[in-house]
Amino acid sequence: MSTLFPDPADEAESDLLTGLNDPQRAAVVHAGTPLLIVAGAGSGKTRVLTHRVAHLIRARGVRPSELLAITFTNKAAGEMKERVAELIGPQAKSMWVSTFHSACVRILRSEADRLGYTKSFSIYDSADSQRLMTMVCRELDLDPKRYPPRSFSNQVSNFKNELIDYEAAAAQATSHQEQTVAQAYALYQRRLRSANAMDFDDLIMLTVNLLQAFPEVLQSYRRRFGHILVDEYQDTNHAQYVLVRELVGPAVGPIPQAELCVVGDSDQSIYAFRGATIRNILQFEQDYPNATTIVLEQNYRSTQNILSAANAVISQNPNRPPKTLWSNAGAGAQIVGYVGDDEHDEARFVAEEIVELGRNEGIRPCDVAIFYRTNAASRVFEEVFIRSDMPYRVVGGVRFYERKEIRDALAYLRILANPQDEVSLRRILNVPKRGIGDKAQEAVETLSRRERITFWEALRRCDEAPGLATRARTQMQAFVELLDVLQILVESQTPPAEILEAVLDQTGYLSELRTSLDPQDETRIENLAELEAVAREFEETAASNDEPATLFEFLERVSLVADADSIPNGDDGGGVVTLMTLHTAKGLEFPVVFLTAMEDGVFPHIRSLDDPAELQEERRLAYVGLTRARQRLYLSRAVSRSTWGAPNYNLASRFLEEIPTELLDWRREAEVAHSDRWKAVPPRTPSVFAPAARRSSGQPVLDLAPGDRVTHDSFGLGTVVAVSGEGDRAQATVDFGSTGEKRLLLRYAPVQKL
DNA sequence: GAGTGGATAATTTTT
DNA sequence: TTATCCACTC
Repeated sequence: MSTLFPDPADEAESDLLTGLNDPQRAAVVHAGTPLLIVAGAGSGKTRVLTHRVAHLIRARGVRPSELLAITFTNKAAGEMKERVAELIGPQAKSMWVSTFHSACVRILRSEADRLGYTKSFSIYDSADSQRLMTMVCRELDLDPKRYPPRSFSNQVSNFKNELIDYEAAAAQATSHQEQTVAQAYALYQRRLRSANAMDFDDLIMLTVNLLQAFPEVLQSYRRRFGHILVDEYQDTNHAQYVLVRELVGPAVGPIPQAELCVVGDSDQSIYAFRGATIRNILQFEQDYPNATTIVLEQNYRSTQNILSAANAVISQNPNRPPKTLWSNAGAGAQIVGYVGDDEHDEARFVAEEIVELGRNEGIRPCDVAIFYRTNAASRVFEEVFIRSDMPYRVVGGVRFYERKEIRDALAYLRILANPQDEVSLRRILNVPKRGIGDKAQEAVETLSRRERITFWEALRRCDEAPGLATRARTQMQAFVELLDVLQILVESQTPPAEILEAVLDQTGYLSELRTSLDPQDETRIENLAELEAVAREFEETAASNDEPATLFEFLERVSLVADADSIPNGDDGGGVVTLMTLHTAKGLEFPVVFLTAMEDGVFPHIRSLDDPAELQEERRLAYVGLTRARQRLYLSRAVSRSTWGAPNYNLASRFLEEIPTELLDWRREAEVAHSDRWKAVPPRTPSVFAPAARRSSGQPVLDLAPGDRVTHDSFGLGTVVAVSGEGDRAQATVDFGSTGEKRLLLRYAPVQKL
């Protein structure tokens, strides 16, 4: 193996390899044939990839522009670029490091016309595509009960991931249901085309189609990219696999096969639900017969106890290429277990433990992460953290870009960039209210169908629309005129933040929010301000990198960001505790990790219990979660957990039982099993954090006095102004600041004393 | 065409 | 428990 190593006299070279172990070095300097790096969690995958990129450029003389590195998130791409720049200097700027989707958008932008699109195409996320699918299903007169658009959307997405076009889908359909799906697929695709829009799956599929249909385009990319690197290869789907295969290609004339290097861990494949297939990594050696495989099993992240637990869990998965992680970081602390009475108790334990860790071991909030299976689980932690003044940040959940006002604002921007974008156009046609309701929209739609023109063109010619009320028509004309005026800003390359400002101002969107009485609208204004800040920041970063920052680029950026892209780095002061789902946690690491809600039915999720394949994916998810921890790992569950108001009693997660007992230190265990667990009653002694007295009579009513601080489930923080009445009729007048003063019946009001 | 209220459904996971 | 949809009224 030592022959793989470069001459130690080459100083630049040894510099690049500093700190790498033998297999890692081998992976970095390996030249020639396709290379598969099978790497366990925490084995320095990204580091190896980064060093390989630097090595290619500096030691092997590859020009940075000949490189295409594909990462899983934009954040990972940014970090790789940064680290490579540290190793080799500013020339790193000209290499292509991006996600699959960003790379495809870039290719599609420059070749869009070949596919019948214009460069300014819109990118539809899953919410947009579902909206469009709903429109399609309505057009096909499908009963939404029997044919839910959501399921159609998923099936179409699966087809695209498999590179099956609608004709092929129709050809292979046997049942009536399948034919209906194929029909919807065809219409959906037509509507996307006429809206000059692509959905997420199109980005990959159309790129593949493009490269396959136009050999000269493929050749130009193949000539350019002599090296292709793919991170997280286990999470690629079929379309992405084909894309890579096309770009690597066999040697053709003067163009050699590209040097391919992929990194992955089949144990960390957690995106099968979205089409990812482990096949790609398991069969790499068949796909590329001259491939070399290098296995990295040493883990540099976690203590041995944590790894042993992770190994024990993942080894329960059958048919897995055996791989055992090891560490020389020492055994480390035992894994701490905790069984809470309910989810509030569990969250309280987590919060208290974080405080303790800070006091005793100097752990800062930003060193701590809390993971859960579903986004909804973040709520109880937020409640407890707010009450105990613990700084935190939720990654994901109701995501920033999914908020109504943000989507509205972006819909306006998209319309300006691409007026054919029907989904966005219909979203904001009557927002803010312009008196253009369903009736009026129908009239325009009829016109558009009759004249075979797009919705936008029909809107322009709305005076021809049959049966359109005069008032609606005037409003529509005003709307078209407004967009025409705003369009001028786009044509003159006005920076996106300024366009956004003009949109919010001239459409009256902002003033409607300002005059609104709904307290939620205040937050909406703040969110829009935040969006403007995002736009400004985007302009600045682009300017410092000498990249264009027009509206198109901004929209593209906004469409393709992932949640993981916004995770704080935490170098500012103590930072904040990070809360996220297990999926979002992939690729990250934290000194302290809390894995919560370890209950059968929650994690593994109830919908995976009867399918062995899905259960295995849940187990890999557990493996991902466990291996995020560097030093300390906490596993917790709750005896009772309330979903939709009703308490559920869940058994311990099977994953907990797969961990050898000697690795675990149970701080608090479940009481001895009840003779009949289904009759188990909620804990008698409500913790301080349990909700205050509710409808159940006999419970003491909250004892409040003027001056007390309280929180209300919907009004937030408030101060008690006055109290009156006794027992069931006790009332309090509470000042909730901007929401105003409210009189509350304490027996029923969802308030807690602070 | 817009606002109200009651019934009803919903929670996997996301580039 | 909350969010969304639909029917009904103004």
